[in-house]
Amino acid sequence: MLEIPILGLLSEAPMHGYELRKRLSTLLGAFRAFSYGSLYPSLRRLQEAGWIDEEPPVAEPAGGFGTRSRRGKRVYRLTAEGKEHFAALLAEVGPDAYDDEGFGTRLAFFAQTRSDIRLQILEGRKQRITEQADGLRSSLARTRERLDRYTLQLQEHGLESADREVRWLNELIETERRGPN
Amino acid sequence: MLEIPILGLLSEAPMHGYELRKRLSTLLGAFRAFSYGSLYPSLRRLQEAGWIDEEPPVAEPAGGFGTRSRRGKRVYRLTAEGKEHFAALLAEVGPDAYDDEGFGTRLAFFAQTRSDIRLQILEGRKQRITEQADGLRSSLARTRERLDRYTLQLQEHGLESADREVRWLNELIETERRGPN
DNA sequence: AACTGATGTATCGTCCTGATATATCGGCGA
DNA sequence: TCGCCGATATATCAGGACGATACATCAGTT
Repeated sequence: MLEIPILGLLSEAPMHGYELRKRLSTLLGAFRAFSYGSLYPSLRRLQEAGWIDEEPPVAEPAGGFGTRSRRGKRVYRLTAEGKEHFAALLAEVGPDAYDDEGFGTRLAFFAQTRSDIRLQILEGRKQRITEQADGLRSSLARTRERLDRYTLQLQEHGLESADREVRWLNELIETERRGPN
Repeated sequence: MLEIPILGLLSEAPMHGYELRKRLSTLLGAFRAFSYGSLYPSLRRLQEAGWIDEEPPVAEPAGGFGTRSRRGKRVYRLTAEGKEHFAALLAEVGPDAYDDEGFGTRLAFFAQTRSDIRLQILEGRKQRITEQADGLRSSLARTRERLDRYTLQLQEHGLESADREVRWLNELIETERRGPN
């Protein structure tokens, strides 16, 4: 779900759906694509759960100037419960924090995450990708000569990418260990 | 859909669902994950479309020895129409051949694809990733100093990955141009 | 005054994911 | 010989995501 990214962005400032989407696209870019077809239902679910609510429209009385709250624009903000819930989400680690999407969204809000949790997530992700790389490596060693040129290229590129990510994670982990500020 | 990978694997040999999934997992590994919940419905759709059909169960008459077709095992094979349809699929290029999933599945069957089509797909993919990288690069140039350490790392890693893929594609394109055999 | 492109909310059909249920096979130890 | 277990094998369901599309309004241009 879009739980973490939505709550995270709203924790910085109230915002409406369209803006939320723009920010999420640039924030997560490569890691996550999503559409209005998932954004608006998510907003409604989060609202039903009580984690976000809508800012009342500015009512725009006669002659009101300067108030640019366009009719139909729904501005969402984090509730107190939402704030708590978001903090709790950032403090828990599970297997879903290690897959592409979960890891990307968590990393995007690492600045608000406790250092020990950051470390756990990085280690878990590293283990996940390492396993993936080793699986590819051994499968490649077994079947290399049976593969055509293109399949081979595909697998080798995948393997190199995985290895590169492990190295990258190692750097992040080391930095984290050095200065858990 | 799983149209291309299923037809592609069945074009090599008849197979049942479980085996199909195993092969697909190792073949596409990083590029594509999928579950039985998508595999079996896909098989049924392809069967309804007439692209594949089921090998009749071996009937196992009295005393039959050696026939190890276990009851309940459904072996699928490509029909003549399916063979044609698969060839047609490999001969057409569209925007969906440039995204992660579409590109991965097509690359896996490049050995059976015409050289000019291969080149078109590689060029299209390259353009797609180049745009993505440039977008990231300019967004990064604009917002670099406003990003926290982790978001910055995330974006830079994404950018490097994209740049690396472009270089990889360039190699594939050059090889293809040199010897379109 | 009309056009155009960005802003903004919303829904629909089609499909996928993750979990779960069910059953059979082959091998192993008791 | 029997039962157990992990791998093999098919199938379905609830929840939800994606891509397309529809429909407005706003801001700037011509």
